[in-house]
Amino acid sequence: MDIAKVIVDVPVRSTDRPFDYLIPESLKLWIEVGSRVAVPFGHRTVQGFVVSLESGDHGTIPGLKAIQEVLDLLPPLSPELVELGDWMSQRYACRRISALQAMLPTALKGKAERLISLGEVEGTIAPEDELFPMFPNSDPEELGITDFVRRNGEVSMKQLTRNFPEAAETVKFMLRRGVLVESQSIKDKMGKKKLKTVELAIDVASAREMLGSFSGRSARQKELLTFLIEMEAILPLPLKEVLAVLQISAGTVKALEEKGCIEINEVEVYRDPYRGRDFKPSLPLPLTVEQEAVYARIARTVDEQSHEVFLLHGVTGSGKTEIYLQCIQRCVNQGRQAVVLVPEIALTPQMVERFKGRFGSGVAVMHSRLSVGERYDEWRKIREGKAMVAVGARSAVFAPFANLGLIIVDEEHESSYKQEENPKYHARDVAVRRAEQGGAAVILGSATPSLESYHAARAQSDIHFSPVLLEMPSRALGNELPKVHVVDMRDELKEGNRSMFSRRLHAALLERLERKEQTVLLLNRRGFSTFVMCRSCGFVAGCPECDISLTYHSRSDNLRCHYCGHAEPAPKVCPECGSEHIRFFGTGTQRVEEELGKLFPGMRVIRMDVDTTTEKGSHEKLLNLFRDKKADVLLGTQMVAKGLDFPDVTLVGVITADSALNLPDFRAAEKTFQLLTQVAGRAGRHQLPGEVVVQSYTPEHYSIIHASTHDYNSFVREELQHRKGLHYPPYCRLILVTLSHEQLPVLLRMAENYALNIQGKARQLRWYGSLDKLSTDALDLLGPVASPMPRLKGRYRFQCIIKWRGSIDAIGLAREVAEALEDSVRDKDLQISIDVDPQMLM
DNA sequence: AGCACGCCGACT
DNA sequence: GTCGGCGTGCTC
Repeated sequence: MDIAKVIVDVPVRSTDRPFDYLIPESLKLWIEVGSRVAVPFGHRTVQGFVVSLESGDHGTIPGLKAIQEVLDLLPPLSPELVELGDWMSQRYACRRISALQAMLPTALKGKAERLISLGEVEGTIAPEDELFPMFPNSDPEELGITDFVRRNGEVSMKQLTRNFPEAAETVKFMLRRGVLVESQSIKDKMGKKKLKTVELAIDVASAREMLGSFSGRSARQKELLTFLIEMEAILPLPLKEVLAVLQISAGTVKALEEKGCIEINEVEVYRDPYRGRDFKPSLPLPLTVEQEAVYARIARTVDEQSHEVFLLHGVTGSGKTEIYLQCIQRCVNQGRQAVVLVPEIALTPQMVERFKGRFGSGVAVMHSRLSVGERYDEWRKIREGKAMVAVGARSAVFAPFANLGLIIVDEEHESSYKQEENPKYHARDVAVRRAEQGGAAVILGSATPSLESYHAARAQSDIHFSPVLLEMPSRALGNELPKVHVVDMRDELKEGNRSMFSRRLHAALLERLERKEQTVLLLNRRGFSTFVMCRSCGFVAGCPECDISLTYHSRSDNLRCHYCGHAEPAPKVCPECGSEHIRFFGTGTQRVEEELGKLFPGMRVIRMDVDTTTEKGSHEKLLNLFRDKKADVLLGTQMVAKGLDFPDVTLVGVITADSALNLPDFRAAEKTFQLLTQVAGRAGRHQLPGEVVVQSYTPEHYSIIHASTHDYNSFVREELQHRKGLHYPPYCRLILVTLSHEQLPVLLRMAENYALNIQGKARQLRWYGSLDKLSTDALDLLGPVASPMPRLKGRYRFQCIIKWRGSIDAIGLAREVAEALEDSVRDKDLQISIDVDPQMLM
């Protein structure tokens, strides 16, 4: 009998390995590497993925169970993707199942459902049954349970309890007698995102009454019920929050639910479908000499069907997208497919239109705002060979193409390619790996390549990969890059200008209004959010759970925590000292908008930020309004910096260029340079010449100086020097290890322990040594220190940073030590998270 | 993650 | 005694 090795959907360490199952004769033809199956596991049925097949003479292994069901007509994963998952689990220190699940649309995350059908035993069970004299008060026939089951064939446990709420005992009884039998099968959650909520199932009075009936041994349940009664006004509450607040387990809640005094519901968090429309067909544009050279070089590799990575460094407006399109065409003509990765915020309708226009319905779009069902449909279009090109964010790197020839990573430097949740993968690095595996070409495109990629190309270092550098230093339409003026805001203040607009920007705005040209205003709000402070006593409103300051939202007039979502009404007087001098500080887009209205009466402003783009399609709507010249100014956060192309924009203003510079992150300068360069590229892209005004409190900073002269090379030279001196990437790699626990003293001990263990082990292996020394293999440990977010959702957080280089297995070490620590202290409250090549150190 | 098994502490 | 909560360990 043949055997399948299956990774089961139980994301814990002890099950993070393949389990063996027999393949029943009837399923033999359906089961391949990559198949999604239902298997019996312990006392229940779980979903799993077949990762290898063995034709076994060892069919004699005792106790092997058989695969129960194959869940798809076509395997959702290819052997290549299974292998890629294996690589990911090592590279990113994640569970194998998490890596595999990350490759699939959420619709395919099936869970077991308990099904009830009629059993062998027939007939009515008389109340006086001698085996079970404690028969429930109702007759199953009378209730119509058997009829109901007979009519429906198989019914879910849920349906049954919904239709016969009183009959729980009866059903249990019938199951024991074999009148009914239970089975489990995997049901896809094709549905929408679901959120579990808790509320009272009975009125407050009877709930209070109920409290009295709790004995001392169910203290936790009592606690929960008391809490819910207190919170009665704002029920239902999200289950997760309740668990976190009370520090109780899901089991406690479940127990109370079974007692019937509370209710757990699932609420659908619905997202609207993306509408397909008609797209103007577009033909290949003639290439400039510069473009032609680049295209020819890439085309050669595509024609050879070999693996090679290109780093395409082209200034804003140099026509990178046209190169992409023509390379894709070349690839598709050979019958191979292509994937285009685009940062989430740049995945604009403009972008989609361009691809759909060229390749028509052969384009699948993987948009994060698609509903679960529609994302599933786009995904199926790819797997079933109905699409040749996939355009999408991060996860599109897993598009299930059979014969992938080309992967393009646009805006390669974008940090949004790094997934912040498990598995913490970087789509660019996964793309390179996948291409390597399948003999595909990769184009990493950017006007401001990441230092990692650029250094790898220049030094041909082997930290990640060694791309071929291709440069496009001039704009395709032959126009100049816009002139950038840097304004020192300290001088403005000195000369009595207390406004948030410098005189230069003010004048430039007026000029555009007169000439009926458009302006893009960027406010990099990060690290500069609107917090609340009392001017009398210095009180700052902070989140009770996360120890960070709360942000004021004027629309709802409340204060919110950006990390955990905690919200409270905005205070009218200081809660500490009662003073009325409580003020909202910082500059948000809302305030700039107000200010613009005051200074430029009649100016039409479109504000684009998280607050105005939450509704479906609002992003697109706002951009269309701007394009149709229904507004003079587009004001926004980072999202106005990427990929927009409006012919009448001749002015770009950056309100405060340096707010990102002050972040405690070694990439701060790089981020600032990138943002300034990107946003400057929005101006003067067509006939009209562009101008950029950058306001700054530190205009002497090299990232601002070099951005103002569009001088990437000088910036990189200087930045690389800094990085080298401080031993930061690209001169080494980082692993961020974050430990969290609800009790600070325990956490401190654990973190110290972790650090010591890493150092000890690394010394044994002769890896531990300062990066200063010349050795190729080196590992250093920073910390433990409190995380930049020292407390999150009621848990304290400490972190260690491992710096390393060479061919040593630092990732394996980080993981090994974490697991050993988790084992030695059997404290389930300890959580250790490992982030390999982190993008954010904060 | 579930789910069973088994220990232990409170209530009849 | 016995009921039921909560900790421990296992899942091909």
